[in-house]
Amino acid sequence: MKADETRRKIVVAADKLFYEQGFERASFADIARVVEISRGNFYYHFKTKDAVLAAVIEHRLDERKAMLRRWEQEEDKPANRVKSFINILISNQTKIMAFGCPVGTLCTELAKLDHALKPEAAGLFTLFAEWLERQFVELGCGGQAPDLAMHLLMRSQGVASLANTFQDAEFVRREVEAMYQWLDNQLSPMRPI
Amino acid sequence: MKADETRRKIVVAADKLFYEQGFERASFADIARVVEISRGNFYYHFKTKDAVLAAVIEHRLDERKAMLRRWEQEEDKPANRVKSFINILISNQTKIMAFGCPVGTLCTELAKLDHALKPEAAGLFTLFAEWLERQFVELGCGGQAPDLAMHLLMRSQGVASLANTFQDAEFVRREVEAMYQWLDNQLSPMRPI
DNA sequence: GACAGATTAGGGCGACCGTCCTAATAATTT
DNA sequence: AAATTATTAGGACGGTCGCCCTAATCTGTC
Repeated sequence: MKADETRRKIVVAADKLFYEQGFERASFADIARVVEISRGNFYYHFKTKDAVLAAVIEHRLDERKAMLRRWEQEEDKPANRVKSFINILISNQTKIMAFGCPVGTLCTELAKLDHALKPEAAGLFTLFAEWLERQFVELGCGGQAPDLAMHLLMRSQGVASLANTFQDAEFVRREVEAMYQWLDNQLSPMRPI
Repeated sequence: MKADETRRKIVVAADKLFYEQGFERASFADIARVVEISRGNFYYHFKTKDAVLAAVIEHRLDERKAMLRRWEQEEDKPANRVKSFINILISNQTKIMAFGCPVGTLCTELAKLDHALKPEAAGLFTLFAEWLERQFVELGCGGQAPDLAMHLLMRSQGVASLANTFQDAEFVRREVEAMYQWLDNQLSPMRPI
């Protein structure tokens, strides 16, 4: 099954190009050039560009799920797991400054294109939102957990957006620090006396 | 000077289309159709698409400056002026849910296109950042004013991004409330005793 | 080594893109 | 009324797009 390997290469290349140039701008020709196959061959693996996009979204979902699983294994305490999430802004800082958040920018683009796969892309956000919610539940935030999860997601989106616009590393550092602080504040009022 | 009027119509139409469909997707043909002129005539007013973009950015700058001036006239207290800013998320909710933040999504798109006019688009953010900074200075936040301004800008971006993705009006309402709360918290510690 | 299926290469399709040119018309000036 | 300028219409250009087709080549089986 050589096809599986080629297909995988296509998805990986498309993932990168969709991120760096946007879905619409990245063309079949671009992807084929990276994978070093002919445009004709491309059609054997994917009939339409939307099919490539669907595969890319699924691939991203798999990667993110694996990442969340890793965080759960590496960190026992839910608070530290949440910090792992916040820390993406630091560890992926260079890419975020250059191309923004991979999830957010894709959702924004698909919204403007009024694309049929927008809900699938939004699923990437939902994945993080539900995972964060679970951590906050474990932290004893109860009914507030969904709101707290969305709030944190919102902040990471905002930081990514402005980091991309202003290329300001100091701003990112400051906001990450503020998010850690916020996290602590959410937990301390919960402690008995 | 009929040309001035036509040129203005083109800019207004392009502004709307760039916002709703994105800069790259919106074509000369699209704009010409809205303005009801021929594609050929278009070239008389703008030689290149980038020239249209530059005019649109300038137009947006003018509009925003006028809006900030209006807020300054309508609201005496700087705190209320900041609230006017926060309140855009409510007053423009429908459009934001459909197309995101006009400033943020343009900056994101131009970043991915590696477009020469990205700094000009970022100037729209800078306009708000400096205006907010001035309000915070007036509120006595001193050296913290720039950071507070960027923080607020960040939050409005994050809320716009997730509002666009999830179409959740309740989330927007909640986050706007939290921003009002945050604003109060920034000011109260400043009060003597 | 002949055969069958899997995979690839290459090019052609119509449509649209931004750009550019020229001829016709409208408006203004003389 | 003529001349000049400002504005418009319409189409042609080379290029790229997503998509589709067919012929060649590779791979493994009998």
